[in-house]
Amino acid sequence: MGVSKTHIFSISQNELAQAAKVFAHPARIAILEYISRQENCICNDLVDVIGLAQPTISQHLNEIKKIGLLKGTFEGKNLCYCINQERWEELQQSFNAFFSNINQNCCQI
Amino acid sequence: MGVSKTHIFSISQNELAQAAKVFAHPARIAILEYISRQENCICNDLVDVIGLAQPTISQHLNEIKKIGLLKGTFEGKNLCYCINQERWEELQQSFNAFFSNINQNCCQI
DNA sequence: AGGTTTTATCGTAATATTGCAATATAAAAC
DNA sequence: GTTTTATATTGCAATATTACGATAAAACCT
Repeated sequence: MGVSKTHIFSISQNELAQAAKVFAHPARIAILEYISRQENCICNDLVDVIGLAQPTISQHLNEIKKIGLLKGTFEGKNLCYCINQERWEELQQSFNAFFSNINQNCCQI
Repeated sequence: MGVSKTHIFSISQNELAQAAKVFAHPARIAILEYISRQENCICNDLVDVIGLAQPTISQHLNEIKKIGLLKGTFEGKNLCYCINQERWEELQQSFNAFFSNINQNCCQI
């Protein structure tokens, strides 16, 4: 019935899926890539750069923020979003472990 | 209007997002983990192991298959799904590059 | 051929996601 | 204090995803 049955899966399976969901939209990939290229990220830039409406960008930023990937603070009048380094490396390790632990030779065809 | 504006993003951004989408459900994580543990994967096992209905499992397998992550063949009467090693490593590299290329120090707070 | 087992497809319901216009909020500038 | 600028929230429409019952298809076994 359209509801993800998250309760039947392990915590780590749900967490990895949750993180993957954030990367599962090109706008969020683009936003992360753009932020990483800037010294200071002003959100209004994103609207111009990405090409989506301001509320949509705000929504995407919120998704990224929800899994702890962004730190934000004010500097002058502009909100400055930054990538949370600790969290980023944590996720990098999770994905790397997932990719590395999969045995790719279940049956040789 | 609910349509992903994929055309305004780069091919690599869309491809990474597309791959992430496959990992964005705990059932598919669980399926991949289970397949990797088996010598031979019989789909009916998955229904018991994962705890979702057979059509749902079939649907999830199809999502995984669509990005080329599965090779399947028949052995006796049972379909044997295997992880496509080349594709797996390709995706591993894509994710690794994405994680590594992000500069995490856009502004120090 | 007829029955059994396994997987795929169809149809449909519930929920989630994506996107934006309109509006609200908050801080800076004047 | 009002205007400007930047971001967040609300409300809603379009589409996508998740899930499963019913059914079909394919292969095996008598």
